[in-house]
Formats: sequence, C-alpha cells, structure tokens
Amino acid sequence: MTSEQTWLQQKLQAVDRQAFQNDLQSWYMENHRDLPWRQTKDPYRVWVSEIMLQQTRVDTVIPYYENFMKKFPTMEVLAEAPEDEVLKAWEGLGYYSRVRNLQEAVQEVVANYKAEVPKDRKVFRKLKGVGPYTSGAVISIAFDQEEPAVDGNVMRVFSRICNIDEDIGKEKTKQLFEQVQAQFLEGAKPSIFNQAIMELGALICTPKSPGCLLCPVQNHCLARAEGKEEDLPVKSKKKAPSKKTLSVAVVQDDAGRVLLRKRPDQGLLAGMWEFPHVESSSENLMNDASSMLLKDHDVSAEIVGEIQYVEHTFTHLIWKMHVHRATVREAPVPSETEVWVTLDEAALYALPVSQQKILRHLKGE
DNA sequence: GAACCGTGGGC
DNA sequence: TGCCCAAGGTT
Repeated sequence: MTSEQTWLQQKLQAVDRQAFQNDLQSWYMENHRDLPWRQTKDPYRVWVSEIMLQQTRVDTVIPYYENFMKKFPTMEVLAEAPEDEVLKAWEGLGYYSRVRNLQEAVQEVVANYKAEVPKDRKVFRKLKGVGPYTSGAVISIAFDQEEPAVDGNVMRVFSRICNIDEDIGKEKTKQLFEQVQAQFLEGAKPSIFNQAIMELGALICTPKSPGCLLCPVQNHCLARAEGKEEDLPVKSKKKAPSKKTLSVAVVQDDAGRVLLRKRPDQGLLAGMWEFPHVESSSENLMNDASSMLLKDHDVSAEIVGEIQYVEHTFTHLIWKMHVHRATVREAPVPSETEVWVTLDEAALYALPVSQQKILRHLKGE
C-alpha cells in the first residue's frame, strides 16, 4: 500500500460512512427540490440536464431545460434538428460547445446504439462532451449504478467531511475525490446518494457561510469539529482575464438591413452569429473596421462614427467593443456565413449576449 | 497541466 | 465595482 493510500485510509476511517449514508439519504428524501429533471429517469433527459447544469445555476437552467425538452423531446428529434435551431435554444446559456457536442453525441447514439443511451459508463464516456463527471452522473442517476460523479459540490462536501485540504483545482485532487466518493457509495442507493451529496452542497454545505446548524451530517464532519469549515475547500486563484479592443461595424444598406456573420465552428462562441468586428488598436478603430469589411465581406462602406461603447467579460477575456455605424448603397450577395437582415429578423439568429447588447442599443435608437 | 470556453447572481 | 462562484470538458 502506498503512503498516499494509507493517508486516505486514515481520513476515511475517521468517518462512520454507514451512518453518514443513512443520515444523508433520509435528509434528501425529505428535503430535495422538485426539479423538472427529477420527474423522470429517462437517461436522455437526465443527460440533457447534466450538460446544461455544467458551471450553470439551477435557476438559470430550469426555463432552458423546459424549452429544450419541448423542442427536442427525443434523441431522434434532436439528432435530426438543424444546428442553428439547436444553438438558438441554447442562446444565453453560454459554453455553446456543450450543445454542439451534445447533438453530435446524440446523433452517434441514434446511429450506433439503437437510440439507447449506453448503460456502460466507459462506453458512454467516449461520447462528445461526456467527461468523468457527466458519465458518472447519468449512469448513477438514470441507471442506479454505483459510480462516482465528482463535481464542485462533491469536492466541497467531502473536503469538509474528511478534512482534506488538497487544491480542488488540480486534476490529481479530482481523482482523489473519486476514490473518496466510491468508498462512501458502497452499499448506498447510488441515484439517491449522488444526488443527495450535490443537493447538500447546493443547499446547506455552500461555499460561503455553510448552514452547519441545519446539516444532516454535521456530526460526521471533521472540518466542523475543528471549526475549519469556512477554510475548505482549498482552491487556487484564477488569473485575471486579458483585454481585447474590438472595432465593430453595424453596416446598414438602403433597405435598412444590417450585416450579420456566422462565427467559425471552432473556438470562442463557435457557430454563433455576430456583427462583423476586428481586433484593433484604439487609435485605428475606424480604419480597421473599414478594411475588415472590404477584406472579409467585400463591402465598401462609409463609417459614420462610434455609436456605442460596450464591455463584455468572458471567463478568460474582456471585449472592449467600439461599435460604429456604416452605410452601403446596395448590399452585396451574401455568402453562406453572411446574412442581411432587419433588426427584427436578427433576433431569429443565435446571438451571444455581447451581440444582443448591441442589437438592443440599435433598436432603442 | 494549463489555457480555453459564457453567463448571471451574490456579496 | 470587482471578484468569486455554478451539477465540467476539450485541447
């Protein structure tokens, strides 16, 4: 046995896992929220909910989930749907590759697995967008298999219960917590237990000001016993986002229509629509917008001036957008990645929030 | 392993 | 205001 395993065994021996299971699962049965995706064990629905919930709050997800399941009630429907329609249903949720990966994965399930979600975790794990957490979550929740599913909640709860101060930002630490959760799962009801840990993390064992006095497992918590619950989990700080100055062009033709373009299908905001823009130094905004329009869109436009300044912050990036109005007499014939649309029609395209800010400003003028 | 990939809420 | 945070995955 390695020293690391010995260390882990000592941590685990300090907690009565049997009693922990009973207390946690009983609490969950009495107190869990009645969320839309908990009204079913349909693995497709559980899958969709898990993808939506990645790095996203429950309250944000609920309306998206309801709408998405109405539009794409089965894997067959989602597999056949146009990608633009799928992206539109995700508009505003962020991390858009999630839904493009989901559709691709569903298409594979329909084509190669008789439209049935694989019950083998390792098989399911191979699908696009299905990682270590999502594979364990769907398999344990929908099929009631004893599989760990380590997310932020699980690491927070178990770091406190077992008094573990490893940095939860490290990959190695996530694997450590998979072992911890696997130990706690033995003899449990996997679907109930895994959801209960996450529910506890969401409602009681919160990042700040945890509600220890209401906690059903407070008597099992090593961090609580030492008054260290506020100091765990340990998480290293993220680096500050970098900044980009963008020159944006709202080009309007004589008919009042504006030019939108589709972003490439890789990278930031992949497949979403936007007003044409180019990275620019703050001194050459007008010139840079003008030459971008000519080079990328064959548009010879007169830039009138700046009509709006917007900042938009992503996780790792800040866009400082200088928005200019430009006019053309006659719009050129658009390519596949370009459209000329009225401001009302623009709302039918999947636009990231940064572009919605611009559109709203234009409509308000 | 570290960087990339969105957004909105809470303090 | 600025920062942290939220049921992660891919490259």
